[in-house]
Amino acid sequence: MEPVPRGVVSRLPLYYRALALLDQEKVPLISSQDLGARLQLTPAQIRKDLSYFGRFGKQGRGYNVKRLLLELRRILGLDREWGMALVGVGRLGRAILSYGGFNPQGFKVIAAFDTDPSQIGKKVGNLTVQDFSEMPAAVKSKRLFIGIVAVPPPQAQGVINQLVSAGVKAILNYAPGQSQVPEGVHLREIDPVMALQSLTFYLKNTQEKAAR
Amino acid sequence: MEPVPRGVVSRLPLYYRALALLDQEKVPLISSQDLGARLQLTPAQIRKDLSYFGRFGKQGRGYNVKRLLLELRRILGLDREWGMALVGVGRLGRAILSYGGFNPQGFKVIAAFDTDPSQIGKKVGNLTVQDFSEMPAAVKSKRLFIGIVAVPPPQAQGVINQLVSAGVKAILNYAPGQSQVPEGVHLREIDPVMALQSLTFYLKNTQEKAAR
DNA sequence: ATATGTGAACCAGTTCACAGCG
DNA sequence: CGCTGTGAACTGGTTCACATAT
Repeated sequence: MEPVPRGVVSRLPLYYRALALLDQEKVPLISSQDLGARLQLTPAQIRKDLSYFGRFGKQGRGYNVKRLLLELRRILGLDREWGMALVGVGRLGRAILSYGGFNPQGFKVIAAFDTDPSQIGKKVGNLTVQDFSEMPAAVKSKRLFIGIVAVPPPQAQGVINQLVSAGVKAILNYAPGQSQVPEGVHLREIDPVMALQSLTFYLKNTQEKAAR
Repeated sequence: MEPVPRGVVSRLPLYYRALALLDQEKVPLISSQDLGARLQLTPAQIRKDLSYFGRFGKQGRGYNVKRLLLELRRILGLDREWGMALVGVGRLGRAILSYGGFNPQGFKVIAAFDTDPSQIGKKVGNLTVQDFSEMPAAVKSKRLFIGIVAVPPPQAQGVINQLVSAGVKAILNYAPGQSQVPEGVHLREIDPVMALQSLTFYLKNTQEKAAR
């Protein structure tokens, strides 16, 4: 199989989300045309993206929503539950733990760690905060492949390194700052400040006009 | 001036962040080579990106960190404070309000809104939650150009529409789901679940190997 | 000697356009 | 007839390579 472009992979969850909504709305069939209109993408792009993985549509009709949803679930590896290890249970970490969006999608924080002795042993939700030194054993025994990093920026790289040595293959990093991961490990950064900073680039030009 | 590619704009905050760190480390000068090594980008890309905005380097030496930092601040419009309107003060909204990363970068939540009568009038941090119906007046009088959306997904599009009619030009959306904005308004989505879903695509293939 | 700035060459990813199937 | 799937054409963004400045 040819290597799938990075951009395709980042659009698949978008398709998945849109199709889940369509399914809820009891739409049985959708054309690349209509899906494209919803997502502001060209029909050709959607068809080409999906063609990397198979032939899921029916000519003259479009895509069966339930079928495509199932295929995407399989392609994205969402047909199982993913356990995750959270590192850092400060304000940010607690917000992540109480975030209701993970569980319904099959993502579950299985263990939470911190280095602060005053936190260790405390219950947060239905998890007990463990000492970070116990992380490698937990990651191995519970077969966790995803780590969530919610520690202060200066500690992030160290935590990431240790998660990786413990066997974690994917990291969701909430700590702003450029972090490195070795080949074969995947990293996503959640950084609202960076998002804002690229927004202001465009605002700066609009601003004067709006002020008049 | 030629239009700046989208990708360039999204890398500028990356440069900005790295340079701020270098400045803290008292590094006076950096070459595109060295900066590229830190950010895992090619030197050529960094030079080309910066060349859209001017000639900031010195041949034979590299870039003066302080100078470039200042230029980027100007380019990104970070040489002022940006007031923001937050909509939704549930769990997520409160987490955003207490997030310490915005203020040091010049982003400040100036007003917070909700439709839930039991929330209105309550103090959250040093802000008083206002009724969402007061949003347009506040956005106008306080010259807010950025809105943060932290309401449940089904309400997001409606809230976005009203923010836009009130004059907001940029939206940071924490509500998962495809939202539309008119031409000239900019939107960024913060969606950790989508980030995870594109990670599992890669994990799915690594997983079996790790299990052995 | 060293590292920038940039036109030119290259390449990946998007779009086109149409054959083929339902 | 409508819409998919896909090779081919195109586009624009990245990388190369070198003239230029210090």
